[in-house]
Amino acid sequence: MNRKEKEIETRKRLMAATEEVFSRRGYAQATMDEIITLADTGKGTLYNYFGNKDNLFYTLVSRKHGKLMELMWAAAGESGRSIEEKLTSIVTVWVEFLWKNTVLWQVLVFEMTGMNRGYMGIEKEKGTFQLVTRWGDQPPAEETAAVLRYHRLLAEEAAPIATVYEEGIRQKFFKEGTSRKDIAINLLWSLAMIVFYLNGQKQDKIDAKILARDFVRSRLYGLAADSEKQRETDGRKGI
Amino acid sequence: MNRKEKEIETRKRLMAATEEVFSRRGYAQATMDEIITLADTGKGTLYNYFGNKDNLFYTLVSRKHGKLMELMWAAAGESGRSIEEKLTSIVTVWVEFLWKNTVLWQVLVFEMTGMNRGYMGIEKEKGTFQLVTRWGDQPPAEETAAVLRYHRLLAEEAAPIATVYEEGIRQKFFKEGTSRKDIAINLLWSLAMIVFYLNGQKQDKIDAKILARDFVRSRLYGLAADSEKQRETDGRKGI
Amino acid sequence: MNRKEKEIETRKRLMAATEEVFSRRGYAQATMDEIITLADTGKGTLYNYFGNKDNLFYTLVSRKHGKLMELMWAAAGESGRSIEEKLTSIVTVWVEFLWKNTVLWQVLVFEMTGMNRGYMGIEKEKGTFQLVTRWGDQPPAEETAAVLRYHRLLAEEAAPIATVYEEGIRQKFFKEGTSRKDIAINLLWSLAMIVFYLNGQKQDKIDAKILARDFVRSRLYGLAADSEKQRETDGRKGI
Amino acid sequence: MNRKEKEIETRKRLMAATEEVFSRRGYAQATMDEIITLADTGKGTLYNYFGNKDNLFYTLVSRKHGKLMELMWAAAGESGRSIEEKLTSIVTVWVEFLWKNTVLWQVLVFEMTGMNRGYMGIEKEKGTFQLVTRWGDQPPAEETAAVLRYHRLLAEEAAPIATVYEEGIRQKFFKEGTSRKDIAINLLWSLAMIVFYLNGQKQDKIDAKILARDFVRSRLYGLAADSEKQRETDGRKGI
DNA sequence: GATGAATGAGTCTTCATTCAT
DNA sequence: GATGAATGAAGACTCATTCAT
Repeated sequence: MNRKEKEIETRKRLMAATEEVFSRRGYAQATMDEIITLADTGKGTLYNYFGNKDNLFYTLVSRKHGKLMELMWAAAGESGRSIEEKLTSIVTVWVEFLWKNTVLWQVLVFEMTGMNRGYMGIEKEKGTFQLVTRWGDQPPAEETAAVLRYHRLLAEEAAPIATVYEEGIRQKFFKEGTSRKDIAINLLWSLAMIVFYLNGQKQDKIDAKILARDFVRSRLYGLAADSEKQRETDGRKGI
Repeated sequence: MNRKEKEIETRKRLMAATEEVFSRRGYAQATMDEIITLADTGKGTLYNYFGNKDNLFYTLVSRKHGKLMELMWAAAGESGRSIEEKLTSIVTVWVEFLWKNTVLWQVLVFEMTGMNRGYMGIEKEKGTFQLVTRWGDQPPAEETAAVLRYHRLLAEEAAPIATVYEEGIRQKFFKEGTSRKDIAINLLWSLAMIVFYLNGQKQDKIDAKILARDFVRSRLYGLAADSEKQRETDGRKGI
Repeated sequence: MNRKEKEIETRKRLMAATEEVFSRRGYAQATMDEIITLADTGKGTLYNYFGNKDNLFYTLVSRKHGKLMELMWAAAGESGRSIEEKLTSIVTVWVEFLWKNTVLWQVLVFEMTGMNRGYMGIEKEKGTFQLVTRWGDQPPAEETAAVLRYHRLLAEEAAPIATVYEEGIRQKFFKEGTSRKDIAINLLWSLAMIVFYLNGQKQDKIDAKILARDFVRSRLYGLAADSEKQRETDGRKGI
Repeated sequence: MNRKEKEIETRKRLMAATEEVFSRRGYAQATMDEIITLADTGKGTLYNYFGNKDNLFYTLVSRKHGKLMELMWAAAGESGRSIEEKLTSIVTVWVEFLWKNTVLWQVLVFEMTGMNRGYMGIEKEKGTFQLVTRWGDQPPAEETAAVLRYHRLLAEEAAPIATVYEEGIRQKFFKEGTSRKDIAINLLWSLAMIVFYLNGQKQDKIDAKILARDFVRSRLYGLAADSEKQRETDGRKGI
C-alpha cells in the first residue's frame, strides 16, 4: 500500500470511529480519545485531518447529508407518479435514513444547531441565514459561523418535500391556505420524532415503506372518520 | 423578613436563576457558578438545597411538569365538549407551555432522557420503566435511575391526550386501526417540533389558541382537499 | 427537666454521637453534619459547646484518657503484688480499653499527633513538649499547639508502666541495660498494634486477661525455648 | 533527549514529587496541585500517567514494596545462618526501610488500609482477601477493591519472617504454642512502632543493625533477668 | 506525515465555620 | 441559649488542543 492509499485507509477508520462514538455518546460526551483509540491512530493525525471536534462532526454529518439529499431529490423527481406517491417516496427515504442515523441526527438538530440553547437560524434570503437567540444577544462570531452551517443543512433537507408540495398546490391537491414551507418542515420533523421515539425498538418489525405510507395517508386524509365534520371550517392555516 | 421567609426568598432566587441559566445554556453547558452568581448567593447554599446539578434541574422541571399536568387534565376533563374541542384545549395548553419553556423541554427530552445517546425508556408495566440502549449495553445503575425519572415525566405528559383518544375511539370519532398511545405521543411531539422551530420567532404574533385549532384540524381532517381520494384505502395504521 | 439538665442531656447526646462518628469514619472523613444529625441537635449548639472540630475530638478523647489513667494508676499501685502481676494488670486495662476504642486511639496516635505527617513531640523537660518535623520546618504556631496536647496525652499513658519498670529495675527484676522509657512505650504500642490488627475479629473469643498475661510473659521470658543460647550475649540494649 | 527519555524524565520527577508530598502531608492532606507544582508539570500529565490520586499513591508504594520484598527474601534465604541471624537480617532490612519511608508506611498502614475507619482485611484463602468492618456494613465495592490491594501488600511483607519462623519451629528453636503468623506480624509492627516513634530523632545515632540485633534478642530471650521465673507457665499462646 | 506527551482552564462537589434570628 | 441557613475556599478530575520529535 502506498502513502496515498494509507492515508485514505486512515481517514476511513477515523470516519467510522467518529460515527460510532458520536452515535453512542452524543456530542458533548464524546471524547477525541475514544475516537482515536477506536480508529487505532494518533491524536495528531485526527487533528491534522479534521482540525477540531466540531469540524470532525460536521464532516461526518455533511457526507451523510449529501447522500440523503441525492436520494430525496430522486424520490421527489420520479416522473409519472402522484403527489401522494412522491410524498411517500421521500418520506420512506427519510425514515430509512433516520433509522440508521437516529442519534446523529438528534445531536445535529438539538445540540449542533444550538436549538438547546435558544438559537434559531432564520433564512433571510434564499440560502442566507442569520442567527438569533431567544435572549436577544448575539453569540460570538465564531460560534455563529459554526452553528449556522448546521442550520443550512437542515433547511436543505426540507427542500425536496417542499417542492412536491408546490407541485401539489398547483394541482389543487391540497386544501387552500396551507403554508408550504412550514408544512414541509413539520412533516419531516414530526416524522423524525416518531422515529426518535421508536428508536430501534421496533425497527426490525416495521417496514420503512409501510410506516411511510401510513404516515403520509394520515397526514393527508386525517384521523377523523367523518370528514364532513369539517363543514363549518374556514380559513384554517393547517400547520 | 424572618428566617423562614428569607429561606423561601433564597429558594426562589435560586429557582429563577436555575431556569434562566439552563434555558440559555442547556444542561451540559450550564455551570453552577453562573447560577449562584445570578442568584447572588453562595455555592454551599445551592448545594444545601438541591444536592447536585441533576437534582437541581429535575426539581425545576418537575415543578413545571406538575403545573402542566394540572392544566392538561383540566382541559381533558371539560364536560359537555366534543372530542375536537377537548383535543384543541389540551393542545392549547401544550403550546402555551412550550412557548414559555421551549429550551427547557428540549433539554429534558433530548439530553436528560439520554435520547441523544441512544437510550430508550420502555414502559414495562403501568408506571414501571426500563432503560435500554440502541447499543445493547446497560448504563450504570446510578445513571439509569437518574435518566428514568425523566422518562417517567414524559410518559405522564402523554396521558391526558391518550385518555381523550380512548374516548374518541369509543365514540367512533376516529378511523379504525389507530394506535392510541403512539398517536398521543406523536401528536404531542409533532407539535413540539413546530414550537421548537418557531421557537419564539413568531410567538408574539400567533395566538396559541389559533395554532392549536389549526393543528388539530389538520391532523383530524388531513391536508388533502379531496378526502375521496382515500377510496382505495384499507387497513392502514395511520401513525 | 430544667434548663441545666437539658443542657447536660444535650452534651451527652453530642458526646455519644461524636464517639460514634469518629469511630466509624476517622477524623478527616467525619463530618460535623453527621454528628449533629445523630445527636439530633443543631449545628450552632455543637459549636457553642465545643468550638471546633479538633476541640470536639479532643474533648471526647480527653475524657476517655482520664478514665484510662485512673485505671492504669490503680493497676500500677496495687500493693503486695509482683512486678509481673502489676505489668499484667496494666496491660489488661490497656487491652480492654483499646478493644473499646480501637479506631479512636488509632486516629489519635496517627492523625492527631501529626505522626502521619512526620511530626514528633519531644519532651524537653518534665511535661514540656516541643514539636519537630522530619522536614525541619516548624508548623504554624496554632497547629503546633493543637497537635502538642495530643502528644501530652500519649506521653502520660506510658507513665504508669514506666513507674513499674523503675520499680522492677530497683528490684533487679530486669536484665541490665534496658532503657525504661523506650521499653514502656514500646510495650504499650507493640500491644496496641496487636489489638489494632485483631481489631475486633476475635475480641469476643479472647479474654483480655489471658491476652495480657501471655503478652507479658512472652516479653519477659522471650520466645526462644533455650534461654542459654544467650550465653555469649553482652551489652545489649534490649529495646 | 528524545521523546522516550523525556517521558521517563517526567515520570521520575512526578514520582519524586509524589513521594515528597505524601511523606509531608499524609494522604488526605496531600493535594495534586502541590505535586504538580513540585514536579513542575501539568495536571493533565499527572492524570495521564496515574489516573487518580489513589492510584498515584499505590504506584509509589507498590514500587517501594517490591524492592523491600526482594531484600527481605534475600535476608530470609541466607543459607548456613542461624534462626536468630536470619531474623536479625530481616529485621535490619525492615528498620532501614522504615527509616527511609516512615511516614509513607504509616499512611499505608493506617489510612490506606482503612484501619482508621475500622476496616479489616481477612485472608480467606492464600492470597484472597475479604474486607469487613467493625460496624458490620460493607463499604461500596469500589472502595473495597481500592482498600484490599493495600492489605495484600502488607500481608506479603509478613511472609519472609513467617517463613523463618516455620523453620525455627521445625528446629525446635521456639517455645511451643506460639502462632507463627501472629508473631511474624507483631514482630514487624511492634518494631514499626519503635521506628515510627523514634522517627528520625535518633536515626543518625543508632545503627539499624544494632537496633535490629537488640530487638531480636529481647524478643527471643525476654526482658527478665531470671528465666526460671517461668516455671509455672502452661499453655500460653505467647503472642 | 504521523504521533502522543504535555497542558491548564474549567467543573462539580464538599464541609468547617459563622452569625442573625 | 439554641438554631440552621448561608458561605466560599479548596480539591479531584476531564478533555480539547498544541507542538516537538
